Amino acid sequence: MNSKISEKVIERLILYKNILEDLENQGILNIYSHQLAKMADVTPVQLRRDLMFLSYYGKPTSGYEVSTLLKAIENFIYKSDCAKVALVGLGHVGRAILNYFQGRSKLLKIIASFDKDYEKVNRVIAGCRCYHISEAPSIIKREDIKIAIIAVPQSSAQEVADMLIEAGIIGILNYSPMRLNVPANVYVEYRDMVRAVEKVAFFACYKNQ
Amino acid sequence: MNSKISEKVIERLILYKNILEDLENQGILNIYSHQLAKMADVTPVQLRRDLMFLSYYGKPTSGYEVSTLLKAIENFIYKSDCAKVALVGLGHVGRAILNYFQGRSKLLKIIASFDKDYEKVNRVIAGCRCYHISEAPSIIKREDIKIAIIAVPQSSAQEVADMLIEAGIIGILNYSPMRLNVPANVYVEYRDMVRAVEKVAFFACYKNQ
DNA sequence: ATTATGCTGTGAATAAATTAACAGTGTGAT
DNA sequence: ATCACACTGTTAATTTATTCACAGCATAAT
Repeated sequence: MNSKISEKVIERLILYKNILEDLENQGILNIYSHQLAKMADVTPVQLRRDLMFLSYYGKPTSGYEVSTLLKAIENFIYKSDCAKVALVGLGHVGRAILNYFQGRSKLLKIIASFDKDYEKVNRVIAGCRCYHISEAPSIIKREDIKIAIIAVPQSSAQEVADMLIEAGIIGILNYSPMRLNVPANVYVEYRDMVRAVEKVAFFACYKNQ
Repeated sequence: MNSKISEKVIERLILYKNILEDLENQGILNIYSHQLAKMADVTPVQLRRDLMFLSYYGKPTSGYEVSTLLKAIENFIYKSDCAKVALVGLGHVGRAILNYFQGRSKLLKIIASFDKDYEKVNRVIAGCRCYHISEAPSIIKREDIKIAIIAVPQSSAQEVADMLIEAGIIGILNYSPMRLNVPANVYVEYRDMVRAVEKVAFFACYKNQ
């Protein structure tokens, strides 16, 4: 299977991976598509279709083996080039991300965090050393970091993005509401919290007439 | 236009609204579809098609009037039933959300926040009063709040969700990685930060071969 | 006044995503 | 050994989303 892969499929594969990690921790060895599908809020057919992107096959009798399916997804998703992550901005969003990453990301690692506030610089916060933002280009180049999280105010987001891209970043997760102007090879994902709540408010009401 | 509306269309309309707010603040009165489309990273045709859901019409010569298009989108998206929002969990995620909401949400308001930590209870944090989590049901009922943001650890997310739904919540934005078990009428949106980074890492590398 | 221009709005065509339908398979019961 | 069963993997059909192509319009130029 080597057709173009869609964002939705990858999002779901990552979700399955998450669920499988939990199952593995619970000591569950095998699972059927309809069980896993239910946990992921998708149909069993969709799950099986998604798994077609992997070179992994379940058994008609025992379903999927949790550990090997997990490995198959990790193997498919994981790109060693992009395992190192930089975080810019150690306000509440930045710290929240560091906390969530602690212990939960087997595939990715936040190598360094950056802030402009000298109170934070040179301290280790949530297991990650904070450097001054001015050091970002050299550290990103030296460590060959390709992925960055932007958790700075809207007013400095574009400036930060320009600097990161110049240093070699090709993937950005942007928590500021700012739309970024980036070259074609850079992938950007937006996670504006206010927009997210507005979406929920709309659909919650829409669903209930 | 009254066919079923998709999540993607609503997400984009909310984004257009955001951009139009910025444009209005900059004193820009009119804009063409290709200009607005570029700012939103969509094609002009898609933008115009999205606007077909509104009862709003631009002019062939001057394009769209920023202020009236903005009002049209607000009017379409806004549901007065769902204007009040509750926030559960005042860790870093919770505070980040409160800060982002400050001054930026014309349509929605975070009425109350809840935490189990008595250090935070009865204080006003980022313009929002914090109550003890045990007070949530009564306050949500009294204020008739329908939308909630869950920003608590994975271990208590389901328990909190159950309580919120029991109190009348029909829309949940869940920042914990936990999949929630909810009745069919409740709309849930998941925003797991670790999964988001994994997605970016995959596509950034995928895009660059 | 007529023509040319550059937009908008939308039916029709295309592409993408999901769902339905079913063939293939290993196991356990008979 | 054969059959029934409950599952997987995949082709085909359907639905949904996006893009194309163009009619209609208001202004500006001639």
